[in-house]
Amino acid sequence: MRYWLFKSEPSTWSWDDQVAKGDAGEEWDGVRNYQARNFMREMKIGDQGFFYHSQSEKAIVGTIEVISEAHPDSKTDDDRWECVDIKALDAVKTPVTLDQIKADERLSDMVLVNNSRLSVQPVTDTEWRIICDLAGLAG
DNA sequence: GCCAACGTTGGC
DNA sequence: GCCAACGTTGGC
Repeated sequence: MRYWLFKSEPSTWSWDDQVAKGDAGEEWDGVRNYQARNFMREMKIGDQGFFYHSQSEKAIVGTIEVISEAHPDSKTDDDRWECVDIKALDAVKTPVTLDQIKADERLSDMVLVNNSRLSVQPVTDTEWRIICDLAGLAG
């Protein structure tokens, strides 16, 4: 199983919106970036990821699970764009902020730090465990 | 609200 | 296939 990070502006699609979808989940539409799309193509059902709020909050606020592999994005006719479906797993006990991540030497190689604009990113097993620990999750 | 960084587009 | 122009993202 692999780990990922999904970034969203809370004003557009927030963790609460995701939670409200329950186990049915929702497609992660709107990605218009090849790198991000390619990562989604690599995802398998059961993979997990962090849900990150950009803009004002800048923190990891929950975890999600991939429940459908990449399929065409229903929000566009452009067949280049695909997305996976995800459902909310757990809310963090303590949000892990971008500041915290930047300040932690163990996380200095995270894509979030080095390529902040990429909206779907891979997370290593080690990074996953460290952040789950910081967030108060079992991981 | 600004601006830097980055990705995409389109003309050549 | 290159590169300038443009649009978007996201941190500050």
